[in-house]
Amino acid sequence: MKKGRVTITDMARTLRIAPSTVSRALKDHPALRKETKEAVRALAKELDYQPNLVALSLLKKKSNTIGVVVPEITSHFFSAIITGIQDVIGDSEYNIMICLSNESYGEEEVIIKKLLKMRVDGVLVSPASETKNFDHFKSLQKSGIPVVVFDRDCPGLEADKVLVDDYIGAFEAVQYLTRSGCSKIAHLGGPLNLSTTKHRLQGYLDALEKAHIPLREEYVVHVPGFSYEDGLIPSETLLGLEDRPDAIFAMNDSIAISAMHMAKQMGLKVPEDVSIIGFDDEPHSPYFTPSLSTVWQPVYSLGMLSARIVLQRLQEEEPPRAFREEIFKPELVIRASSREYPSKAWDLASIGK
Amino acid sequence: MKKGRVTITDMARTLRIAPSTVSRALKDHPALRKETKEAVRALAKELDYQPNLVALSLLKKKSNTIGVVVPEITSHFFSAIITGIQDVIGDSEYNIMICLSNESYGEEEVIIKKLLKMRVDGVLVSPASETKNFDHFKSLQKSGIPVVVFDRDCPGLEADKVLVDDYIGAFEAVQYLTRSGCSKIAHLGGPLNLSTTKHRLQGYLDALEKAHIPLREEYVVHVPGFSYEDGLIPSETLLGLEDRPDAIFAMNDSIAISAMHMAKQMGLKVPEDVSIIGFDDEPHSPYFTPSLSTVWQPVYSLGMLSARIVLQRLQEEEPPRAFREEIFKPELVIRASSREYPSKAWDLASIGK
DNA sequence: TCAGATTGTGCAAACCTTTGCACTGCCTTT
DNA sequence: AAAGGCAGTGCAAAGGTTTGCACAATCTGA
Repeated sequence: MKKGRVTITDMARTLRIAPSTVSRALKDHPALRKETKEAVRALAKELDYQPNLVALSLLKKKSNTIGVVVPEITSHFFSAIITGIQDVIGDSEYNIMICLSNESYGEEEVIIKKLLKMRVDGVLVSPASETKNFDHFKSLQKSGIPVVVFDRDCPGLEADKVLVDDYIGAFEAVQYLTRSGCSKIAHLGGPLNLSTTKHRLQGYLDALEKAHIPLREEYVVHVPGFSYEDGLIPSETLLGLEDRPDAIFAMNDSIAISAMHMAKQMGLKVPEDVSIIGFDDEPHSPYFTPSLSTVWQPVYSLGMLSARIVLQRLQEEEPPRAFREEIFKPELVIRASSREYPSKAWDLASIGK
Repeated sequence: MKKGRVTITDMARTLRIAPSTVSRALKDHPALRKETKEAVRALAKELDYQPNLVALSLLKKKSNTIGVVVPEITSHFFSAIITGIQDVIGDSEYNIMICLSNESYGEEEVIIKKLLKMRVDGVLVSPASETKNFDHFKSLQKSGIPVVVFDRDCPGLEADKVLVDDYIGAFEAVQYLTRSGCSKIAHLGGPLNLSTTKHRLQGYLDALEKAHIPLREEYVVHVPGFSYEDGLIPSETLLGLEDRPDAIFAMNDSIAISAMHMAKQMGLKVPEDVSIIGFDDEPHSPYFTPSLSTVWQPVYSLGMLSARIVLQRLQEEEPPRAFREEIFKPELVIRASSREYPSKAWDLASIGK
């Protein structure tokens, strides 16, 4: 009773029939006599028989498991994506195996190797910020395991991808700032080998250029991490500049909040003295004071689509279709942490267009 | 190359030796000749051989997987606990399989059945808010699978438990409110069959009694869920009462924030007109305006200890030790959303003590 | 030179399930 | 009465790995 759970062979012995018959009875095989089936089913129920999925995996060479590799889950961003993934996978025959890389390339490599050994059927991955080399993902593909990359791109890796147009999100945010009359716009950016932060930076640069605002290098600072604490010193640096910025576009909401607090602490008013726009639109962002302007991303849909794509790959026949690249459009959400368009500037902008 | 990954038997065929020899060579068995080992290892490297963990699980009757069942992961609370669990399990030979019950008893039952079929070696669980019956957890135990309950208790279930003293957390929060001069203290509580909310309610009641404040039933409202939105209407009800409360103790930070916003929206000042204290101390809570007073819980440690206990169970010999019940003490964190002790009241309290 | 030890390798079973094929009775048909 | 068909069931292999035991070959010592 303790360790060894009841098997099909146990039941076969009890009923003095062959294991194969038991197996067929449980699957309602048409060739079997009604009495045999009933006897087996009764015994299975009595003993609370649970089929051994490990044995089945070995036999079918299919673990029915999909690996999901993410940098972390404490942010709302990734946990919401995972919820989207789970809501799709949960309706299928598959399970997900969530693995945390902690933004570390080394841990990510170890995870991929483990998933390979576990014979997962597919992998969804958002690479660690440290990751620059994608050979470990290629080794999955070489073994015939479909890989879907989500949110953070892996340039050079040929795979299905579900991304967000970070460029346009950043561009629109910064354009809003220029149009609302800000001219000294700073950027709190993230690690530069991350596609997302790179694209956000580019959006920032292009929006400045479009408004004919020359780039000032001291206005671009990169934060060491993604949390509130990581944003404090860079914010202080920025706001302590002799020629202080009148707007800050931050790479995510936590960093934006730390900039907002630092500004307040330095006696500056938000948005009168400095406009602030974040990125992600976390659930709490509307409830800060002032409420945070930010760029919303369709996190839940992103998770769902990634999951759907991998499921599709798993049931498709041999000649595989071309890789898909789906790009979601984020949306600028203007709240109270950024100055409104002065009506004049607004009119000019409209006419100018 | 595609589907069938390289096996030990493949390599044995290539090298014209027995699979068992290959197996032993890979594990550096002392009986083997150096040349044999080297040949095998070279080939394994060349073919990028990855041992099939599924086959091993079947053979060893051990999946090296620990199931983690939680209601959701989008809140910081559970995602931080999971991070703690992962940080401990990651150093062991085990993997975790995270499963989301969505606060649903039905889904939780399905999950447990699946974990049983997958032959997980242990399970960590925080039950859904709907769950009142724990037979599904008992069925795990009957199969010899150790179960560790964390955060939310399962009364009547004999298992290892890692909990938080919600009672004392609530008691101290409400006591702080009484001592700071509030006398009309309301409570925004959660689903009543959850041990955590039940204990928080009891702490609230006892703190009132200790301060000789009679309970007013209209001051206790239960919210339908755990999110900001769920708190809005109950907050409005409470703050719209003819005899308005001068303090609110909320069951978590999100609900506290919605109370705070509702108060502001109704023209009330926090904390001058109404003190607010939450529960959980989420990362953003210090950065609301006013910063939120709350009760901190050692989430990360809670996850780590739960994981350690299950690992210990998995390596312990037959006669199992008695179940452990570990209770962490939360800590009251006073910030700006609750009135300070007027020095007089403070003195009186000190003397009275 | 032969018994006995030592070294290196192979065989086969076990873990649990599914499934193609074969087999045993029995019934029907000619 | 013999042949053919069919219903019901069992056998055995396969999936990948480990491991106790057996076996062969070589070597040691008397």
